[in-house]
Amino acid sequence: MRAPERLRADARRNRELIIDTARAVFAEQGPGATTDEVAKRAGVGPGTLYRHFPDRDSLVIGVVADGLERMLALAVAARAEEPAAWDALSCFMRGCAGLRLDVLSWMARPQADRLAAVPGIRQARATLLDTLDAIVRDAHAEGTMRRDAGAVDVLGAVSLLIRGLPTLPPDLAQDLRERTLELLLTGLRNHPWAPPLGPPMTAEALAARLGGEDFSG
Amino acid sequence: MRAPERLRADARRNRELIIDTARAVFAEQGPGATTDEVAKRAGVGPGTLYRHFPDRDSLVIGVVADGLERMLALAVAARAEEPAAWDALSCFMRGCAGLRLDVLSWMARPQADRLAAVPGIRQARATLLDTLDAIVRDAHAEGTMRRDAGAVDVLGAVSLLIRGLPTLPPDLAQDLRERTLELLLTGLRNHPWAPPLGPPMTAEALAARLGGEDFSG
DNA sequence: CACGAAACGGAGAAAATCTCTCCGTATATC
DNA sequence: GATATACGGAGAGATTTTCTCCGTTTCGTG
Repeated sequence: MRAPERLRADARRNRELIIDTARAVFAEQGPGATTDEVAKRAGVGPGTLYRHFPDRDSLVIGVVADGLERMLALAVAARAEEPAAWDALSCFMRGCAGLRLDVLSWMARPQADRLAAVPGIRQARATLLDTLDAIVRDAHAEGTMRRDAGAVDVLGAVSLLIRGLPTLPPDLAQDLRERTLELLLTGLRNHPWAPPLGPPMTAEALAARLGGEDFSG
Repeated sequence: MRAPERLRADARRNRELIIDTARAVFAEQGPGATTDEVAKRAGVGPGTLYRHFPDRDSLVIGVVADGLERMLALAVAARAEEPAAWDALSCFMRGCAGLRLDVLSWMARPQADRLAAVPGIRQARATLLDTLDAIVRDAHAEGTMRRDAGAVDVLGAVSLLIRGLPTLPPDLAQDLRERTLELLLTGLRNHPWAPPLGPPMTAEALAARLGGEDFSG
């Protein structure tokens, strides 16, 4: 993690491989999965893993940061590619469900401070919220999304949905998650009889309420 | 766990206390929480805990079984007390969100077999599904709930919702969970424009698909 | 009230597990 | 072809946790 800035090609490849594998292993085995298991599944030695991530926490942080960046990329892409804000919203939410970030919030909690200190994370989170806020505002303007739900409602719902149902066979869990997401999208839609929800939970409302605390997807 | 069947008063009290504490501790600290921590927080010695639950797994199973029974009780009570099926449904779902079963499915997974073998659990699960099915059928008949969502959709959604957002301050996490639940309830409502969801996920459909596997809330 | 049985508390043993290091070898880059 | 960079993997070391044991206390009953 020093000067060179420019990793050797195989090093960069391995780093990515390790993060991807770690995400999958954590999703499958839960927060107790070991670093050695991650290394084995990635097909690298423990030594390699530990050169990229000085300790276990760094690996967790790396996975969280990567996940957050993926969510952000998803949001940005959805906004850019979908002409209708509603489509961008549902596209983003569906995409998130595929990220397998299952237990990361549990693993991240003990390192919340360290996590928040990583500059990339703070910024990615802020940008993600801004992007979502923009999508949501557009959807409000479009008249497709109920006005009493805000960007944080979207993010909160997604955070709940991306978790797995580990006692279920994966394909069934997947179906159930997708169906639940569809129900949720219907609930987010702007229709006349939706019972009111109170003031929308926007990025601003969240900031006011948190005063600097953490939100890690 | 032998003959006496009739526990001494303090023993029964402690057993319940331990389960309740364990649920809270697991919800707060995640799956890694130790038995000693549970004992300490419950104000009993480790020895006491281990007389009630011969090993850690048994404790987890005990908590899961208890949680399932509470869900069942909730469903039965909701059905009995609410004249309208829709109200019973939302009452059940709201009640579940308060159970703090956060990480139990993660903890339970390694013991899925053992879990399924506990007679109380198999039966509670079956009864729960039946009860939900009845509520859902009534709600369909009532015209309040969309027909392409079934009892398993309800249970799946609840299973996703009861998880916490541990990196968030508890009260905010609570709000977010409640708001998401409301969105979901709106999505479950029977209204003309809801995009179709495919055939409803009923208890039967689940059984056909699982062929004996596990579903532990 | 007193007696027997059942349950409790807590110190600590024993084991199991995981993280992380070290160094000879292999591979990329120039 | 030379050099720096990265890799693999065996294993040490330390940390942690589970779970037991037994003297003490509490409950239930005659």
